[in-house]
Amino acid sequence: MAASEEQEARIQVRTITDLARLAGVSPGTVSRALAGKSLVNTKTREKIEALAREHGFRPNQMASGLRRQKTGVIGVVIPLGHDIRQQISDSFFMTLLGFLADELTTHGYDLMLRRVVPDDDADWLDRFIGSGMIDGVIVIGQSDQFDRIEEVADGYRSMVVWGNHQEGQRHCVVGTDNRLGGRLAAERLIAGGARKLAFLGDTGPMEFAARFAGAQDVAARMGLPSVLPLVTHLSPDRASEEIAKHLAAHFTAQGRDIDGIFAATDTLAALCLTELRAQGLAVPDDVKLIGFDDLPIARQTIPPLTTVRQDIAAGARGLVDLLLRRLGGETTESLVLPPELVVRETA
Amino acid sequence: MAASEEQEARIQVRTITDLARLAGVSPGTVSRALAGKSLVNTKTREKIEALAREHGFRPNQMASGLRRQKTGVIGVVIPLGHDIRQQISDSFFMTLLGFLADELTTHGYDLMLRRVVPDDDADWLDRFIGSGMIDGVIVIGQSDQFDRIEEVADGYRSMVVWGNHQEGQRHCVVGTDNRLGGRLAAERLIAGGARKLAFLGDTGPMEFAARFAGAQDVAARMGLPSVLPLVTHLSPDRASEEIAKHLAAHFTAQGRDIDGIFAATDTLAALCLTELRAQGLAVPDDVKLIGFDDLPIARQTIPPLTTVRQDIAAGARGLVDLLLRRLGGETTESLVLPPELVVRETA
DNA sequence: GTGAAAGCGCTAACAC
DNA sequence: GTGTTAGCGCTTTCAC
Repeated sequence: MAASEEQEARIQVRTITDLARLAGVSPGTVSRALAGKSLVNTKTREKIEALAREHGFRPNQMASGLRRQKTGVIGVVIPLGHDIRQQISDSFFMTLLGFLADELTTHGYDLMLRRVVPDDDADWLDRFIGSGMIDGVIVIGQSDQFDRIEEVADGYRSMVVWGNHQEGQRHCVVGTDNRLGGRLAAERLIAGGARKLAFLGDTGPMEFAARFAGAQDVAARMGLPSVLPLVTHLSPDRASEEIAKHLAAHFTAQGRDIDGIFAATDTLAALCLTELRAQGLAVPDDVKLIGFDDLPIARQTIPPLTTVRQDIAAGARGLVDLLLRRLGGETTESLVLPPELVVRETA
Repeated sequence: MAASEEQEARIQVRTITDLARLAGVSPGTVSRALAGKSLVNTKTREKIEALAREHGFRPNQMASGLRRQKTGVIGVVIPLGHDIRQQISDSFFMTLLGFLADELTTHGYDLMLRRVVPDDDADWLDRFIGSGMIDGVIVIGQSDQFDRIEEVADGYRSMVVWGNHQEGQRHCVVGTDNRLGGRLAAERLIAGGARKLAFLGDTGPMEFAARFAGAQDVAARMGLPSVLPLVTHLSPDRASEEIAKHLAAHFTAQGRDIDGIFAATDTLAALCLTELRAQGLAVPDDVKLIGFDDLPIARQTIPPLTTVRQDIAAGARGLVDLLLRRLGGETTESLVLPPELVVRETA
């Protein structure tokens, strides 16, 4: 008896069939018992559960997925536009990813992460969706792929995108009202006395373009000269250098043609702060500076950064909530989150 | 003819069988053609490929995985010990994750991400491995799960862990030589004139404990008093407060019992710098400070942070390389990476 | 309440 | 070179 128990314990029980044999029932019954579904005799169920525990049995998700035509996995894809490679180590996306992981887990889904370079692989989105590995997809950032995403959205419902909302777009998006954020930033700079505004960062990506446009709105409304774009890359290494050059060009012995800078992200703002200091410019006295995101770094710069806050946790919740609703067959509207001005000491 | 072509184009071709019908061949041939394997007539292959492209056909990975008993997916799991919840938004892990994603993609693998709370789910690792969804697993951080990982490693080869290396351990680990890093830090502080050292951070996690021990080694060797642990949590909110309290306790009107601080991470060091400034202490004149990791923030503090660099990209490469070798049946040793002292202006 | 049987979509022998 | 066949491990009718 003891010997036979020992022997049993050594049997590799990898499949539901193995377990069925041990329990003296059919595979179907084991499946039902483990799924906690339909009617199964309580004693049978308990016996099966005990056996499963004892042998550390876990049903194969692949097989289950294949049969049920759903995987319990949500794909999360980060498209990296041309020069944006580095952007991913960007704290904003990474923080969002962390919240997404938690949120998906909470709802019983796993997360499959993929970073893609659309330039090298035009098929990036269809390939992911068509893989059969995921029940739905969350795209983090539209990058320069707005059109591709629109096309895909026409034929595929189980997708939600983090990004900027555009009048009449067809894909479901969750994101901050960037244009409003841009307005808040410009208004604050101007309220502090700035008259010659600049926008620091790449104006290519839609989200940044909207922030820039928001600032432009305010400048126009107030009858100020238009906002000067100071274009940079996003990776810290290149950006620092580029910022230094821009500053050198606009703050000369002859005069200063900028007195308020709106940076596309806090990361850029922090770098800018460093360069301003290096060039002997005082913030906020000589120049006012305002960032975007409200990442942890915004509290730690000296002086601490005034910025426009995005609610990342709310964003993650929104993405998951909308996606799950879509999986359930609902049609969902996009979700635009309000930005919030966080006043610290740079503007 | 045109009509029939149109009709064909409209047929949903989801399975290899659909495609086979269209191409007028058997499913087996389609499978072979698409896999680019074995002998298939060139014309047949081209025809099939063309059809596949035209209809946007992509073979179902679940089915393929089930049949071939491999999924092409690597699991990446981040265990969150007791109070370490916040740590994940920690830039270090997130940066490592980014590099891992790139590295795995390069090798044709997908990445399934899971954050787990071992306290709530003792079974976290076995469950992931047993799910049948992944070919192997990378554990990011040992957290307080060293023993659990050791146990699992005895029965499962396809695992590599980021963390600290311990004499005689059984799981394959990749990580920086933390103890050596601690020594480098302490030596630098002492070379700068510090005699009363403190270690800032939680000494619980193994990696931090090793850093602390390294500093302790040097203090002992030099005949200095032992290094004072200033225990904090890792989440920025709580840490700031705790740091302020520690500083207030050790820098009083009566005197200063600390003149050199070694912070467990750059994040903590940056917060500490802020608090030191708030309490009117000059760095490095009154206190020397040194961090660990060399995250981007280390360059941006004022003054810029002296720190001990971990080569994160090399770490990611090592993790993937070792894991793939293990999948291939090799037995692999652990990989211990050398830390590097980066001298800036705080020590 | 449980068993038997038919697949989910794909791959890999094995024939021819 | 290509077709045929037998599953991978699971779920889910359909009987009983």
